Amino acid sequence: VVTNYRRSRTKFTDDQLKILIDAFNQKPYPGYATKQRLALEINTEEARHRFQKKPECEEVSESSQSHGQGHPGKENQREARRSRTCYSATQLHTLIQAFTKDPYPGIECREQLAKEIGVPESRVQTWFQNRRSRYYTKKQKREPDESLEQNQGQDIRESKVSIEGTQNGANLSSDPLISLKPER
DNA sequence: CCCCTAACCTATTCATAAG
DNA sequence: CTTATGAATAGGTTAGGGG
Repeated sequence: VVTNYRRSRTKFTDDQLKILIDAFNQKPYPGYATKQRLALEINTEEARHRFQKKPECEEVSESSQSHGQGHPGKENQREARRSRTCYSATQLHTLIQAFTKDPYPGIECREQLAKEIGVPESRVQTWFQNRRSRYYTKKQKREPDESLEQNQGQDIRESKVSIEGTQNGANLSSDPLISLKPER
């Protein structure tokens, strides 16, 4: 059951660890650009030691990366984050459909979805996290009382429906179906 | 069998494109 | 401006794999 739900555990080499720790010490909150650079640095390092086991890296492609840092006054600003990903209606449809089947997709499923809609797997993971925290897990509103909670808060974690049932190619030309409002 | 810690998770907050 | 939602952070839990 489940089988390979997680990505296999990474074993960092001493050199990689050194690079990371060193980077952390001088910048505990690296921005997107720095993280990308570190990923490359670590990977080449790895490739140098081991032949090549995982050509798979991060998606360095992505759109451009032009950080126009131009704040003369503030010298110590937070580094830029990854630019916001904009999903098309089609991509969202695919994601939402997968979500209704399984809100907790394993690495295998996420990887496939990523490939299918053409974004890095990490974006798929983030999407699911956001989706769960906003439309799945019961959200506590600011009101102290008054908002009644109906049952529903349990057994959310073991929906183990077999994925992979999707017959791809369906591609129905229908509405995006972005329903499921949280009511408020 | 146990320990370390990567991989995950939720909850909250920050940020930004769309309206 | 407000809304919707992607990205980052804090902090806790789960489980892979080496000793």
